[in-house]
Amino acid sequence: MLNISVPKDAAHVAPPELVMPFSRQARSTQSRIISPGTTIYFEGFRRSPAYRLVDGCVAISQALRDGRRQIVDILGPGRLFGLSLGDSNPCSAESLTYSHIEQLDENLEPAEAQQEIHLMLRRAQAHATLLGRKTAMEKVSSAVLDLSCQFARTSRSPKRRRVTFTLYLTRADLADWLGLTVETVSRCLNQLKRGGVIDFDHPEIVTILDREALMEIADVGSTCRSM
Amino acid sequence: MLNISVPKDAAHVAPPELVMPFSRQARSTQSRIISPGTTIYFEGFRRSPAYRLVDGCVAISQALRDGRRQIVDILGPGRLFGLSLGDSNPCSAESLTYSHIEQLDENLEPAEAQQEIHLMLRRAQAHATLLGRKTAMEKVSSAVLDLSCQFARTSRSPKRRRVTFTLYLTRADLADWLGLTVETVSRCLNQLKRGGVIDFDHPEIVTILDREALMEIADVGSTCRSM
DNA sequence: CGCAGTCTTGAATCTCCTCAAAAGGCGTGG
DNA sequence: CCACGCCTTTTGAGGAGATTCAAGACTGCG
Repeated sequence: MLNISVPKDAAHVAPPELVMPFSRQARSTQSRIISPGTTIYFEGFRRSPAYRLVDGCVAISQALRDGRRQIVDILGPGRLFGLSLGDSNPCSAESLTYSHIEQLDENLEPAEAQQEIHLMLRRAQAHATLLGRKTAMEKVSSAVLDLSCQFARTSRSPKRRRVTFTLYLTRADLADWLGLTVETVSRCLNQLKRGGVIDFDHPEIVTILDREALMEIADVGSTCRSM
Repeated sequence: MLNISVPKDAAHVAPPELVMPFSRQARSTQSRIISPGTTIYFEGFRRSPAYRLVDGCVAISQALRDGRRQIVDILGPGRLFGLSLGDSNPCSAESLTYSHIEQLDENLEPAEAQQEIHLMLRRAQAHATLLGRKTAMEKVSSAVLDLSCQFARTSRSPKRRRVTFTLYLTRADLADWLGLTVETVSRCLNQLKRGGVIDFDHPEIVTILDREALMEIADVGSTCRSM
């Protein structure tokens, strides 16, 4: 008979600290600040309204039955989410830091929603390529580049190539995004640090020292290059 | 210094046997049959028109610079493709068998296009979860289930659970879709065969003997279950 | 100060990959 | 019709990259 083994970790079920959708009464744009770790909507539940992430960081994820989790996208300021059709949410959405979200009107600018869906798709496809075909080092390098674009502090020192950004994702989040384990993510980040490609004193404040090297390692294809 | 190693295989560059877009002259719906291995459009090139796959099988893929390839979706009859925005194709599209495609009018039923984009996104996200978090056996089982739905022969024997379908993908295509190698795909398929879950005499005609077992192994999550 | 959680690091293990070779299928040409 | 070459598939043996397990360091917080 078939004997299928399954990875061990896989047991952390997200605490369903659900955010209640805003009352349908008030028509005007509603916005609120949510704390880190808040589940904005949950995979499989009745479809939530759509939101705009004004500021902060949100992870879109799916889970397998045994708890293994895959983050399918990381959203930064300006991105829309919860735009899916159908009766139930295909993914969960969770804030990774204090985030300012704004509930979108049902009859939102359709062009904007369409643009966002196309962006989601392009990113999901690029991410599939990362997950299926890149090595751990390439994955981590790609992630650092992506996040540096989405979360770069405006105060990038002008002459230097240096860019510093806040890594709202923990090592565990990175692992769930990149299809790796916490340990592998940590090892890769520290290898990049030892190589002088990136730097960090606190684990969540990262500086890119050598963007060219990072792009080289990331093997950024024609598609992602434009992101 | 950093010493990054890269998987070895990664060298098969698709022969750019490009299909010319139909002349813009004729306005009416144009359709044609293309042979296996035809590249319908190529990643990075000027954006192609959109198509409907009337019959056959098409793979949507991306490549890394060194040739490693990731198939991001497999399309069966009825699906639309080439709907992306932007100046260039984010992916390549290639027929995996004789396929009947139909070029879509620029001003296509927008609702249908929107539906297709949403489907692509849902599938891409589910596939990301597969690529990032499933084992080889789970990946192969999921693939067999997915393909059996898209390509099931109508003549499924009514009483039995048995479903037979043509596997238009070679083992190499399956590998590029599932983020595995040819050998691993072959081993998994034969393990499923030995376990009495599937059967095949010719490598490309597959019969599902025990769909329940297959779903069990595939760990189909809430999202993919509906597909 | 001590606890809990995250991060880091090392050692052992395992899954999947790489390399190699043989088996099978299919078209071409003698 | 069979021989041959080419390609895909299968199978085995060995190896590498990532995981697992374990322990220690660091951080924030009550």
